[in-house]
Order: sequence, then C-alpha cells, then structure tokens
Amino acid sequence: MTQHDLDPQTQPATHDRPTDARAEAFQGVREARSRELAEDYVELIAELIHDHGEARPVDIAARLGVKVPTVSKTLDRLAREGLITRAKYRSVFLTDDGRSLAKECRRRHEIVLRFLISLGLDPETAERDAEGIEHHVSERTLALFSAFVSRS
Amino acid sequence: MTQHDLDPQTQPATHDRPTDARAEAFQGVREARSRELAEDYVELIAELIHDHGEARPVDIAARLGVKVPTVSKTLDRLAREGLITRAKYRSVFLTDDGRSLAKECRRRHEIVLRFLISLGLDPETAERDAEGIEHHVSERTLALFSAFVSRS
DNA sequence: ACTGATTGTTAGCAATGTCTAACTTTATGC
DNA sequence: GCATAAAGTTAGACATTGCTAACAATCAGT
Ligand SMILES: [Mn+2]
Ligand SMILES: [Mn+2]
Ligand SMILES: [Mn+2]
Ligand SMILES: [Mn+2]
Repeated sequence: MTQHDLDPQTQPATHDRPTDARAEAFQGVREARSRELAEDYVELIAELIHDHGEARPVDIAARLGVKVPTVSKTLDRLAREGLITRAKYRSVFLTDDGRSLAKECRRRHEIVLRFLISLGLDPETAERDAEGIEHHVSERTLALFSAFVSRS
Repeated sequence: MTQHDLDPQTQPATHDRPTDARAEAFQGVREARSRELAEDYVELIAELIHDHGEARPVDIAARLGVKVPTVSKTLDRLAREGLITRAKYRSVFLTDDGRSLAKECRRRHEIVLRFLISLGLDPETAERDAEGIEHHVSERTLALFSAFVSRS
C-alpha cells in the first residue's frame, strides 16, 4: 500500500484498529443515520394516533418543527417503504410494519431517556439527547442501560 | 386550533410535553445531524496527520468506507466552511478552526467510548455505538459520563 | 527518466430532506 | 349551505451525500 502502513514505527500507538473495522463502524452509523427520520416519524405517528385518535400532517409538522410540505413528501416516502398508508387529504395510518417499528422505537426511546435521567440528567436535556442517541444504541448497550436503571 | 387540543380528555396522560419544546428538541437533533459528517472528517483527518504525518483522500476514504470521489467532494465543502485547507492533488490540512473542532470531537468520542466500556460493553460494540452517539451528547451528559467513568 | 500503478479530480446521476409559492380540498362558523 | 379558514398537495428550488466513469496528476520501481 503506502509506505506508512508498511512501517510500524510510523504508527505511534494510537488505538490502531484495523482500517476495515472502522469502515464497518462508519458504514453502520451511516445506515442508522438513513433510518433516523423514518423512526422519528413512525414513533410520533403512533403517539399521535394513541393520544389524539389520528395523525395529521399539520400536527406532525408542528411537533417535528418542519413545514407541512416537508412532512407530505416524507410521508410519501414512508408509504412507498410500506410503513404507513395514506389517502389524499386524509390523516395517516401505520401498517403492521410501521406499528412494529414504532413500538421498537418507543422502547428504545424510553430506555435511553430513563437511563439518562437515572444518571442524573435533567429531564429537558435528557429528552433532547435521547431523541438523537436512540438511533445509535445497539441492543447490547440498551440492555446495559436497562440494567443500570433497574439497579439504581 | 383543532378540536383535539381543546379537549383535555382526549389527551390520555402521555408525557404531554408542549409541542414547541419537542419541535426545539427535533430541531436540535437535525442541527447535530447536519454537523456529524464534518465532525467525523476532521476527527479522522487529525488522527491521520498525527499517526501518519498526512491525511490523504485515499486513506480517509478507506477508513470511512466510502469512495474517493465522495471524499473529494466533501473535502471541498469542509474547505469552503473553513475547517481545512487543500491544494489540488495534495493531502489535506486542518485550519485552526478545524483543529479546534477535531480536538473537541476527539474528546467527546473518548468520553463516550470510555463510558460505554465502563458500563460493561465490549470494545467493538462500544466503538461502533460511540461513533454514532458522540454527535448527540450534550455537555451535561458528557459531564455525567466522565463522572461515571472516574467513579467506577 | 520512463512507464505503469496509484491517487485525485471532474462531471453527471440519484436519493434525501428542507424550503417557498401557488393551488386544491376539507372543515368551520354563521 | 356558503364563505372563509385551515389543512394538504404539487411544483420547483437548493444543498448534501453517496455513486460510477472518464480523465489527469503524481509516485515508484527499474
Ligand atoms: Mn429521535
Ligand atoms: Mn424518539
Ligand atoms: Mn462519529
Ligand atoms: Mn468519532
């Protein structure tokens, strides 16, 4: 390859994880990143349906802090992906897949949130951090978070 | 607004955080999301310069698991944003801003990583989760993570 | 110093995710 | 039931992030 990789002396003791493993990690993160939006949507849609009986684009938009046309376009994609069903000018419904994903997301969200609060974080910040972190925790980490919450 | 929000009975005891606060949380997450890539790049560039004396697109690409033209285009953006300097066909350098961001990112990365490992996670998974989580932890959370690591 | 291998750039495609503006449909209030 | 308000859609713009293919520059071994 390059001269560097052939010379161990030029590699001064930083973790020196294999390049491929790092690439895999980054690929995993990119993968998770690409699912984040759909996860936030279905989680929110499930909540709206539960709390209000229906999920309307205008309510989704208000809670996500985006404009309605943005929601409309994203909902088209979710429908294409089989997570929701929708009819023109009507509110949105989850498919079985969508409901199942929503449930999984809500579970992750709750675990992360309770964990952060158990650690001593204020609920506001916990909510904000959880909203981002939830998409990037492995099942293993989730298990450790759960255990910590129980134990504390 | 809509009939729902006017009728408290239809709001069955889910956390019922104000809509605006949620929107702000999501906006914060989107903001963080938009910075993730730049953060991963400068952190990696700093590491390559430290470990190998220079940061070449081909090495960045190998470690991120993307193709070289993707890196080239992203580096143009980072240059435009003032995080790096580059000359055609040459390797990349960090500006003061870039170096400062890299340092901050590395610090976050290390804290999150050590925290996850302290919790009991295996180093492989810890590395993967940290790579995603690092972009979504507030300074407060970081402080709690640090404290936990010290105390354990 | 040539030449072939490696590295880097450019152009162009596609998907995503955001917006505004203009329009259509549905719901509300009298 | 009609007029107006609210909600939803569509079109079109723009930035980002990925890719491949084609080309250009640099490096390395002889
Ligand atoms: Mn989220
Ligand atoms: Mn969530
Ligand atoms: Mn990262
Ligand atoms: Mn990192």
